Amino acid sequence: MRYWLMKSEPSDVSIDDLAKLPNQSVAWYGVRNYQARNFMRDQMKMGDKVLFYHSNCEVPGIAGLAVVSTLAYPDETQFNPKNHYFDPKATRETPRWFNVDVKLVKKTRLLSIKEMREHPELANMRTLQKGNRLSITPVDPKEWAFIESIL
DNA sequence: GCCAACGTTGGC
DNA sequence: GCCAACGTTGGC
Repeated sequence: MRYWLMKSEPSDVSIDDLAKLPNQSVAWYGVRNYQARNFMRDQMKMGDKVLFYHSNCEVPGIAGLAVVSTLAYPDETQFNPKNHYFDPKATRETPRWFNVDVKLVKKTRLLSIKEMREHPELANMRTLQKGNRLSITPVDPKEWAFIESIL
């Protein structure tokens, strides 16, 4: 089992939105970065644990815990010409983009990126590295355990 | 809103 | 295959 951090803009899907969705789960649509896609498509398994992270907002940080609840499957938004995430080069025969479903485990206090940076235990987290923009990053089991212990 | 850091595109 | 131009991310 692996651990991940997944960024969502709360103006799109916040932790509270997730809590209100049917089955408290959401399709992680709209990823258009190959590295992030490959993590979902090739490495994520049902039951993998997820840090649900609020990005590009007033107080960015970890807002809850979630779990990967499906294997990867083609992202529907790539096929819809009216959708913001439409990709003209993708076909149903050869989809380019994939997503998993992510299901809420629990909302937590907001562990801000500022506080994360104050913990030496988290200094190596990929999402805290300078210039990092990847919306899905692997999390070390020790980092996960530490974060869980301070939530 | 700014802008550094990155990823992608496409002409050559 | 190179790389300039462009677009995006996301903290601040």
